[in-house]
Amino acid sequence: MKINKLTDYSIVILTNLVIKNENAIHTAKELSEFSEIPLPTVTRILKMLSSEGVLESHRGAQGGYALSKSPTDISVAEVIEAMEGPIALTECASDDCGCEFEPSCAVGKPWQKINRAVNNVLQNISLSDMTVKDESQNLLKLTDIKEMSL
Amino acid sequence: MKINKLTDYSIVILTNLVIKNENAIHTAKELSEFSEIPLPTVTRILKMLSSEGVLESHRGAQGGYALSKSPTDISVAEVIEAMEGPIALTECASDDCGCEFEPSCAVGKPWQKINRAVNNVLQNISLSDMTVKDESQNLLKLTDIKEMSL
DNA sequence: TTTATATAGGACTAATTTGGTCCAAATACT
DNA sequence: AGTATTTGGACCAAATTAGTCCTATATAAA
Repeated sequence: MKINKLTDYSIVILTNLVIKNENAIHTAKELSEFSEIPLPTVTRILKMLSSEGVLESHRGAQGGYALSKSPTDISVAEVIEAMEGPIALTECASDDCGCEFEPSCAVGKPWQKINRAVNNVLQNISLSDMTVKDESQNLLKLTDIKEMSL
Repeated sequence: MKINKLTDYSIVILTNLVIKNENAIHTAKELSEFSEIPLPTVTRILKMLSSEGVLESHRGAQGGYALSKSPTDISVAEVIEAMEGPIALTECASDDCGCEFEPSCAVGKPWQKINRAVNNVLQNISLSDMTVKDESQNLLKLTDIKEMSL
């Protein structure tokens, strides 16, 4: 029930990138210093994020990484999926898990609904939302939640 | 972003226990056979669940495990917490994470809200809900969701 | 065209977490 | 009391995850 440490880092790095300058290109070194996370680790994370399309990479001098789109359009769910694959609390989260026990499995459908609900929560938070430090601002509004398909 | 295999198993075992007879005492062996999960693993899980108060254990001949309360009163969140501690997507999920970066940390508050939302989803599903196989039944109703404190 | 800069990709090691096994302690029944 | 039964707790093995390093490739500027 925890996200990977690297995934956690990736959110921190991306949030910092947004805070610093969401339109500029940033080097791994720069983001490492800003986030206070060791360079080799930051490097690894940025590679994953760019290969998954969250970031765009620019090689060579003056190169670095930049967001592939506006931070308002990048959800936390998207980042988590880029780092660790589909969001699924259990193996049997897909509609058709295909495991040998499926016919006799006591659970299943309920898990799928839980997963969908968790997914929706994560999809409704954008990177820009993550930069908001003010406690009083509600990230999720009831209007959003009503649209969650459970 | 996945629950432990053991936690997954624990939900299956408990659901099976409810289906078989929610009031009776069941031995580890019995539950192992019914759930098609190896006995040593089932044993380990039942021990954890009973030490955390989800199950009551009865030693000796004719002993075994029984639910500590009605399955309608045992939430999935409760089971997950029994198996793997507080539900927290990140280390810094508590109000006061106390880590050295806290003052300068870019994220934080948003994570706490995400966690609270996920928690609420999980708290609104009971063990009895897990036994429902019918797709058409909605586990979470909008009235429940409105009460989620985000 | 050369050089400095920066990412891409992959291999490797260390650490942590998870999963599984075994033996000792407790209980109820005879 | 003795004995079969069943849980409790300590321990070990395996798998996953995190972190590091090295070489190749691409780009911009001198």
